[in-house]
Amino acid sequence: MASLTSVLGVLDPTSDRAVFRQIADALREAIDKGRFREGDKLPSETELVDHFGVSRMTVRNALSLLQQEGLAVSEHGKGVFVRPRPPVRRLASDRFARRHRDQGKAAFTVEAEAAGSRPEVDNLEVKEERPSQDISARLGSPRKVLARRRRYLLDGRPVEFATSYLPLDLARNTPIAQPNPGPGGIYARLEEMGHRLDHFDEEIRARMPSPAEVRTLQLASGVPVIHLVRTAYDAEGRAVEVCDTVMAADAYVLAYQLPAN
Amino acid sequence: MASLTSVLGVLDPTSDRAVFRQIADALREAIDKGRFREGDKLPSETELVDHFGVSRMTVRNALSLLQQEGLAVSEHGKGVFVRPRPPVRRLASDRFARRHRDQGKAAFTVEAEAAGSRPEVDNLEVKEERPSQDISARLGSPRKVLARRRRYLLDGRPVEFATSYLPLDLARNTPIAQPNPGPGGIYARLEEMGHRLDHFDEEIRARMPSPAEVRTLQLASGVPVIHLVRTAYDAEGRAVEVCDTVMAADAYVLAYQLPAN
DNA sequence: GATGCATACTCGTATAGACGAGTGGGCGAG
DNA sequence: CTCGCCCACTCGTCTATACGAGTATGCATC
Repeated sequence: MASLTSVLGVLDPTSDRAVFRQIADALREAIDKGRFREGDKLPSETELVDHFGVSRMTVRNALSLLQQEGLAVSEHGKGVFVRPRPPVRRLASDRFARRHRDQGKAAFTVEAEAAGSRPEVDNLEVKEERPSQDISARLGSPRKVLARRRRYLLDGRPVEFATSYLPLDLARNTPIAQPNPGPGGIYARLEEMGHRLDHFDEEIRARMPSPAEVRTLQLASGVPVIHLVRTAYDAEGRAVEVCDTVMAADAYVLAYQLPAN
Repeated sequence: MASLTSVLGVLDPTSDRAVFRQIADALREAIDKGRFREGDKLPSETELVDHFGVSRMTVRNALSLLQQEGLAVSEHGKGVFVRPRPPVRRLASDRFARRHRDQGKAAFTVEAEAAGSRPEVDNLEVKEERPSQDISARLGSPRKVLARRRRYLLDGRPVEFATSYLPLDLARNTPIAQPNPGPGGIYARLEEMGHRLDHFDEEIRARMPSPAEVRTLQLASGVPVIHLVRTAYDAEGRAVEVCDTVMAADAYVLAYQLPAN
């Protein structure tokens, strides 16, 4: 094993850059250069204290910076590790196209299995409720809505949490109100019920997760979420569904194809 | 002014939740309930130390949590403030449609002025260079590319940093290689040169910014970036441009419209 | 060999103190 | 009145120490 000095260098006492930033810089550079690779354990706090001749809080400050940047994750009792880049799931913009509506299985399941992953869906909850102001406005101000909540996991890891909202007058006493709406999902049911889908609007934001989202998606620190709100419109121009999705940003890349005309 | 106790409550000494998390919870709840509004100054570290009867590091730990969540920003010498939500810019998926190609001004400028903001573009750099592996692959492995870099600001605040790459054989000695490519931008020039644009592919990721990106976009801590890579294809199916854009996530919402068929 | 404990290592939490540096207000000198 | 300095308050950085809690390993015991 190379000495820490050859990997991390030393502090520049003449620099006006804060010591903990210099330490973070050294570690970041070492990671960038591949001296530490994904999943590798970084030197322990004690080792860094000894190497740089600073106090432990200073080292922790530096490591905390790297975690905020999403470069490292700490594991209690084990150490601090270079954050592994999980395989990303690519969401194509045509994933809800009619031609892709698979018989029998949900789009998520089909896609995941094709990619060699083990998909799961849990936290299934279907209930009637009063819509939030935002959801209400998007759906044309229904008094009540049907909410379908679920969480998606890949190989045991939560990656996405979604809620679909439908006007209650449209969804009550239909297969859509069942825990399992049947092959092709709720979009297939909507079309069977005469609501031929015309187009979807999607709005995409990125932000840091709330504490509740950190729990639900088991997010490491330094991982943002992608917040996607999709509204489905039928051929009459009525908004028939709003799907509010929060995704672990390190698990997804969204892909859209746009015409140039 | 209401007492701090009525706004923040007190610690629960029987709880096994870490003290700094309880303090963060109290502040977060007060912010959520509107007791502190956007831009408001939170109690100073000293006030929180006195109120909760803990050490300063514990309070700083709590405040640091809120900053990581993007809820607060600290200003040296002034205090810690509830992070103001800047107005978001909505990017519609048809913003590059041919019909929107404005004569004379860049899309960014037109749109910003319509929204009542003062747009600026700086850091203009146009140079020839060897493409990165990723860019090269997307453009069909050209030996060299023309790179056009610029930064966009709204009302003096940097919001976006973008680089366009074009195969050099296509762009050399054309208006595209000029600092100002003329009305309608490089897409108009490409079409004039016989590359009728057919469609765009866009890939969207969200992640925490690198230190360099924090500087360029003057990002507060707790603000992720949206990384958008757009590839433009002409009617022959050739990739004629790749635009790599890094946006301050708190300044943007991306909107796409998708057909359902 | 399997079990279980002791131990040494890891990071997590918290205290107490010190000094530095940016901000803004007040006050006195000119 | 204006300028400039001082001071009080803010957060930023750093040290030193202590104990708690999770993890892994090895060794003694059964």
